[in-house]
Amino acid sequence: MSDKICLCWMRRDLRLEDNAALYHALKSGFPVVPVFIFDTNILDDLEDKRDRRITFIYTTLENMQAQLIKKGSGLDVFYGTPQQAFDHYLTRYDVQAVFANQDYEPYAIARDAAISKHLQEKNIALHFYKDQVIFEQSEVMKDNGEPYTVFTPYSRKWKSLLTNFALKNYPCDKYASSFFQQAPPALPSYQQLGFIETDKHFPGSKPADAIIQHYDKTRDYPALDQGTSRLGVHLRFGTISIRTLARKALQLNETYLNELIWREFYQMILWHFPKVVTESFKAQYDNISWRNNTAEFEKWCKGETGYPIVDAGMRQLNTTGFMHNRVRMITASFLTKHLLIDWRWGEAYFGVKLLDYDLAANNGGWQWAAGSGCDAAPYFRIFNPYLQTTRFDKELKYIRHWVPELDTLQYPPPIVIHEAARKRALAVYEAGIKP
DNA sequence: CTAGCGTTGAA
DNA sequence: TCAACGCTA
Repeated sequence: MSDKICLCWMRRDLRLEDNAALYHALKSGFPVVPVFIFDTNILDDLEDKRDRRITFIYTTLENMQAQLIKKGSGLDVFYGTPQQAFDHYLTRYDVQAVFANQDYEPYAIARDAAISKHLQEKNIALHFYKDQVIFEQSEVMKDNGEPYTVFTPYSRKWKSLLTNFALKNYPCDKYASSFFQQAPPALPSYQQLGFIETDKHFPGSKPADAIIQHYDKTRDYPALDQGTSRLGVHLRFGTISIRTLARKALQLNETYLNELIWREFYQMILWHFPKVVTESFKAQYDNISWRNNTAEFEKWCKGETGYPIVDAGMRQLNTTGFMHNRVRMITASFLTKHLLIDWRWGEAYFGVKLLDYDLAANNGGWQWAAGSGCDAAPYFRIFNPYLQTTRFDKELKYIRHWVPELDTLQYPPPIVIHEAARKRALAVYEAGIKP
């Protein structure tokens, strides 16, 4: 008979330190086999075979494997559906229990419910833990028990509930001897996964104190390399612990802490109002007559709108998988207001391109920009791309970096005239959302 | 014997 | 943060 073990099913928590599920697995009394599934339900939908996120995950798994080898253990990586993966693990090991961290997205909820049921039929418990947030969907509620829909009161309540204990690390290293001892199973190759390895120019996962310290003063300037922390991707895949980061934020910069709270705010909204995935939070915004001109959308995607700050942002996104947050707001405002293209189109494009793509944050950000979201920018706030440039990229440093042909004849004329487009947006929005 | 204190671990 | 635990005066 094979060895009695428990599985730690890693998903968006790809680290061996300060990991709730891993901590509980290690303390369960059964040797722990950490596993990761390259889920074909997700992978099959990725059209770009040079998807950077696959390289990011793959590189992270290799690092984890190396750390586990030092402990005489190994990570067991499977390629297929979660259902197939567990059928495989159950043949290979004598599985006593499965530990995982809670994942709150709609697909994840359905996946976990199915696997939970599947395992239950075989009398194997699947335990879930809170790990990727400080407070989950229903821990920060209004006094009347309803979810918040406005950020500021939510953030006040969030801060009032914060304790040192909520920020305490799970000391996994103390129990490192509880990993199952085995020769490390080989990772599937990129070829087996059906992807091509991309460049590995990823931001580091160590939060830089100096950046966080000055975040409120530097965050709006996209030309600054050290203006924002670029930790989004690490929060997305769990290569940094939210507790570690929130402790730093609390010590160093309240504006930065607020960004972490925005992240939990949008996760909370997605949980309580899952319709936002396909519909506007404010229903009347789905009556807006979007123009949805596909040729204009193409130009926006490629960064050929003739608006330098917009084009710079889109090109940064297309080449690096990252876009500075100030510019995310500008490009989103431009698409929804100047071009009157449905926010869902922009949301989907970011979803394909962003290395740090997260459903809740991306959806929240887009609905904020379109004005359709809870606590969104008012519909009549239309970013003036020229004014945004004067304010935040005065020297044109960011723009010239991404749009080197700016002053030549190659650079296209503006796709729309700002003032006319602004007036058109106001009229179309007003006609759409009128009661 | 027990009040008072520091340590520890919980999730 | 908070409660349980054990050490000690």
